[in-house]
Amino acid sequence: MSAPSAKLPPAAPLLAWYDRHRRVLPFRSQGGPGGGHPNPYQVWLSEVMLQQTTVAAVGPRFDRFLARFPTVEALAAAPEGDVMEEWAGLGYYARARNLHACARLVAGQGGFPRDAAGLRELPGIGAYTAAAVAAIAFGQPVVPVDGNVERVVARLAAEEAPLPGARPRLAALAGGFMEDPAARARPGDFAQALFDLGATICTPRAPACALCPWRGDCAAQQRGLQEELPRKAPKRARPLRHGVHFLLTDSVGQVLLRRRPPRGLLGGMLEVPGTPWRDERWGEAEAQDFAPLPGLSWRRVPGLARHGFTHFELEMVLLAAEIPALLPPDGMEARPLAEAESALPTVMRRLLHLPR
DNA sequence: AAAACGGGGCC
DNA sequence: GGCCCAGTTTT
Repeated sequence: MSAPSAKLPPAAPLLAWYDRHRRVLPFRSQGGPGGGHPNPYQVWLSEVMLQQTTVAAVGPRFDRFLARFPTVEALAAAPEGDVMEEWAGLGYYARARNLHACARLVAGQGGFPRDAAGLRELPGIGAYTAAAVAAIAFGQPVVPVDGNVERVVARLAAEEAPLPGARPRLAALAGGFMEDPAARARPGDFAQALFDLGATICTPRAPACALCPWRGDCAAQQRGLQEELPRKAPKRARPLRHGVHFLLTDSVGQVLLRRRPPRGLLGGMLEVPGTPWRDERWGEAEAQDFAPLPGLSWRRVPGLARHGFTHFELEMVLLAAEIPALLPPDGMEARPLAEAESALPTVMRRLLHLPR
């Protein structure tokens, strides 16, 4: 373990700025000098929700989740299907499965591990979340490195190597802040101060350098590189895939749904039954082989439903049919349309929103 | 090291 | 339409 070579600015100006300008957020407790540590369950829950998810999206969902599962014991005791349903629409559903598994481990152990290394062992907790919970909930002297912190540190140090290759170096650099006694005295506030700086001042585009507590200490700003950093490696193109889905309803407004396999894409979520998603379009006849019931006369719903995933774009055709009474085949279930809407992931909601 | 894994908001 | 977001897991 060697000291980082680049010089970091002092922590004190950032903490002073944070004490005046910190954001008030639903999932954030009072903090500040002398403030106690927040509830570890709530910190952990918010950090998992915030993985690749914006603060604005998490706010209301955090409150709703907490109302339904107020403690880690309550979450551990809940059926996994209830947790998946509560998570519907938030994306990255592996988070919800790991959250539930983690809750069961933590409840069984009588509480969360109090340091980053112990937290890191739990499902769904990687380097970032382990450090965030350790710093914010337990006051451990570590620096969680998220996209905000990478950006801030890349600019402070004028790091020109592109992400994700530069990640280890930026993380080591960020860790150097804990050698400053001012940061070490308030690790949770320091972490959140970096988040707030990245979210409100040191933004991805058009950073407000004139308002930055570190404006005199930033190598990127001194060189006019603040808009260019951090650099990013080029991304792969997203292919277009195709599917055909079958909306089977009954005379009392129920719809037939299927539970997806527990792992992989949309793992454990409900879906409108359909064909696999593949590169080529489906012909009418071959798609019929995947209908949930044979021998029905399906009508084509006009239009196409589109949805973008991280790594591919999906174009879906919807076929509809109605029968008097649904008797769900093995692995499927019938749900009232309104209830199905809230339990389904967004890609499936798009099908229900096609004009019918 | 690279790919898989959602969804929404902003320009 | 591309970029970004309080990343983690699997291959």
